[in-house]
Amino acid sequence: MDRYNFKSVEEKWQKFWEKNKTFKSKTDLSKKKFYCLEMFPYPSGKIHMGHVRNYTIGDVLARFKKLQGFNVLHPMGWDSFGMPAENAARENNLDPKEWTEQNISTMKTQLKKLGLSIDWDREISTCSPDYYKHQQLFFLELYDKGLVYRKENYVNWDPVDQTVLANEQVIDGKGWRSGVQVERKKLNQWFFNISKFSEQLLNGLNNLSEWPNKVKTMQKNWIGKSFGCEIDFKIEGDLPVKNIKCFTTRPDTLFGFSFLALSVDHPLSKYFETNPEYQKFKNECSKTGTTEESIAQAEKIGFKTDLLALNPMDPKEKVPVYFANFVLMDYGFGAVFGCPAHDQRDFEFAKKYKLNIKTVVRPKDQKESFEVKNEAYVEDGIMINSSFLDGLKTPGEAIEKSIDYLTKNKLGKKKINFRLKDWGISRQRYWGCPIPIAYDENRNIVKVPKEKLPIKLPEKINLNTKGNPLDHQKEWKQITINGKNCILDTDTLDTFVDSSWYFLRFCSPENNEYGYDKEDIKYWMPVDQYIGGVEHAILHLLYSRFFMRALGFNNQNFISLEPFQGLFTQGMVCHETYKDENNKWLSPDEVFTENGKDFFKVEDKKKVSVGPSESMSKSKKNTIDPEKIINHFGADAVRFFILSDSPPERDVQWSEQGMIAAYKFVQKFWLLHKKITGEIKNNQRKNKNIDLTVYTNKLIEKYTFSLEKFNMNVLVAFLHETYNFLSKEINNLDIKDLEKNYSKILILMFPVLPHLVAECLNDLKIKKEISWPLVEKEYLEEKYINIVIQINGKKKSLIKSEKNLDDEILLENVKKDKKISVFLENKSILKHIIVKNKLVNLITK
RNA sequence: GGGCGAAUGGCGGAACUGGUAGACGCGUUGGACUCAAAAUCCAAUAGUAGCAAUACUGUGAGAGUUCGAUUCUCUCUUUGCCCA
Repeated sequence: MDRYNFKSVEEKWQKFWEKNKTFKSKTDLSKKKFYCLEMFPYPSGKIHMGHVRNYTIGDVLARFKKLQGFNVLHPMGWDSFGMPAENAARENNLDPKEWTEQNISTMKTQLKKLGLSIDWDREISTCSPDYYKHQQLFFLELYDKGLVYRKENYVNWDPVDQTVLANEQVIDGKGWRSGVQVERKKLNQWFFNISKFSEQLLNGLNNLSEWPNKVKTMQKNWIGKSFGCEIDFKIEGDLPVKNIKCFTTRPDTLFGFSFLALSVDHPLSKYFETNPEYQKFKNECSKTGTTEESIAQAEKIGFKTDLLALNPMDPKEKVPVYFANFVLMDYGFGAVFGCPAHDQRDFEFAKKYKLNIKTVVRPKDQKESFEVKNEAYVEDGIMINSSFLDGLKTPGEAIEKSIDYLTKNKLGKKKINFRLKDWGISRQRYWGCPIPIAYDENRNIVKVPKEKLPIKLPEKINLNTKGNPLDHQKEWKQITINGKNCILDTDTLDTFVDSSWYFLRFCSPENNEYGYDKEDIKYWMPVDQYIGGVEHAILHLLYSRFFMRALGFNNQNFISLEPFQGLFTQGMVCHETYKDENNKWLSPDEVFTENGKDFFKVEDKKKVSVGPSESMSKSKKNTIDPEKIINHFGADAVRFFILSDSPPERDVQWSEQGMIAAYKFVQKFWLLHKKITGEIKNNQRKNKNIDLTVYTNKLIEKYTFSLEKFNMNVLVAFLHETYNFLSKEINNLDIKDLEKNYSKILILMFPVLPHLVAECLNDLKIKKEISWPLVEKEYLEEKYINIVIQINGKKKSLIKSEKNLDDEILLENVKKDKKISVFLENKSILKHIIVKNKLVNLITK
């Protein structure tokens, strides 16, 4: 019998699809659309198993929707700006553009080998000027709308490499490359005013019913809406400062007020700039990183001023004013009031500077004499030592009442605060989208006019310079605007900007005039199903949601504002980790096993220690190369396996055994197919004992249901089940019945195993366009059904019964059942519960 | 420390609104074929007792609601992710 040659078959169909442009999609208002999008990859070199999983899931859905008659848009592109290209180029003295293009070409070939139903005519690459010129125009539009602005802000600065570091490049407060303590440095940077939309971005989450709750919760926490109070503290001292504004969520604890802490960036700091002690302190502060986490971990230090702040609850009470390293200018007003008894950070600070610690909240089960000792009490409780607040529950009552008091006495007012900060988009990097802004001789901002766009990146430049490479491009920087000599901004845009609107570009990738076409996005948007890793749950998804709002701001022509109607976050692909006797990571290729438990090094047969299964990563060397696997087992088998072992939202364990099993399935299905076609051709058998029509209709129902729920692992189980059924019963099937249903079964398999099924259908000479089979309800009805019999809620027996039998007759039948009659001896039935066509429960005594 | 989720055989995992727990796959064991092995096929595979039919126990632990709980509620344990 001829083996199934996946290599030639897969190649044949991939060529066929490409030649016939099977997956080309066009705006067609007469058809219902389905926009299926997977997060586009960063072209890092080769595809990895995570891509295989992501794109297989997406492809199954896209092919399914197409069979259901939707006009499907399923595009692919490249998130091709970013640091890895720049780093690789720097290390190997290459051009980032060439490096990137090479990788794209490799990865595109690899993706094609998976047999994905992608409309490659819509391919885009964010590093192409054809793409980023539209982005530059968007930038200018947003600038005109007042949604982009420039301000000074702190960055992580590596003093050795003379460069800005992203937060994730700062490890334990040190630069990842230089290993030197990172400093805080102030730079002029561009910002998107995302915080303007805080409330909308938060409320918009309520409409995203097809998003996982987990992601919505994460975004909600990130936006961080808090209700609190703005307090105006009166100040006494030698400076011309009468008030300091401060935001707090805990105005109820004001009676425990013992110091006021200011950020070193607070406007008040200007009075201290000449003070050498203060300077020293400020330098000390600059050593702390800029992330919330690093600030939380750093030792709390302060600089005491001679100012005194008056407690608004009791002006006779005066407390010292400090500058402190843990206060951020971005949050509230850059000032916080310290209540050490009920905030751990304040507590540590007060201990260090020997400040008053007054307890104002007691736990419910403690007496009024309760006092905070070794750590702050931050839980809910009852107010004490707080005058008119005493006895009230906090939070809740006490907060409300304290805000009432402050408002009435014009000392403060209710205020809503958001944790979400504006999005800093300037990067001091080469390999990104240039910012279409220049500066004239007086450092005034000048927009680059539309006809001068795109501002293209200079090519083949020296990247081994200190600081920002574009800054060294003397000629490139020069630009004449309206007859004036200007200098271009030498920063580039954060690559998250690139991916914040690519889904719009896919709708009209060939529009040269503008980033998208109005009619196209009206038809295709929003993305019906977006699929990608949960690691983008916050930033990328939030930025995209912002970008839609920014484009739609003051724009009547724009579409509804949520970019992704459905979101699915898939889990990671994991593999065991191996280490040799020197604690060095080993790749799966470097080890072997005979019993599946003990592993040895291929090289010298030495024992290898096996670590836990972790997400595949280059650093732990526990990766499996998809291309090798595809070459070895075929695309269909790889698709089949990657879906089979775990639900898509969970992590999946790579398993060689599982992969082999998937391969075997493809092989043996082909043999079965040959047998079936042989039967259909030669046999006239009529046999109604086994009804394949009933089986098939049940299958269509549960299969479609599971597919819509994304339970892809269950689909695979159903396919195994169906194979087992067909191969066991093939000689008992009515040939007409088989002929009628077999093609339906094949179509169900098509999204998962497209090459194999295309070949089978071709073999059956099915030429007309195939479509997803519909359930014929009448065949779901079976005359006889199994009824479960329980006694006192426990299953005791099972009887075959006619459907919709009268309760009385059914009960008589149940009592006659052999096993049940034994149980009923010497017992009386107190009660019975009947679930129609399903179960009888007898309550006996 | 806070938020959200998860816990089912040796392993990955099924089980629609509470109604036959363990589908399907892997692994393991036995058998067939073979000089032998691989591949393939057949059978068994939650635990305990039993030759067996069968009985009892069983979805992290404990309680509760219910005729009936893997599913709902509460407490606890372990664990994962995110935020700090």
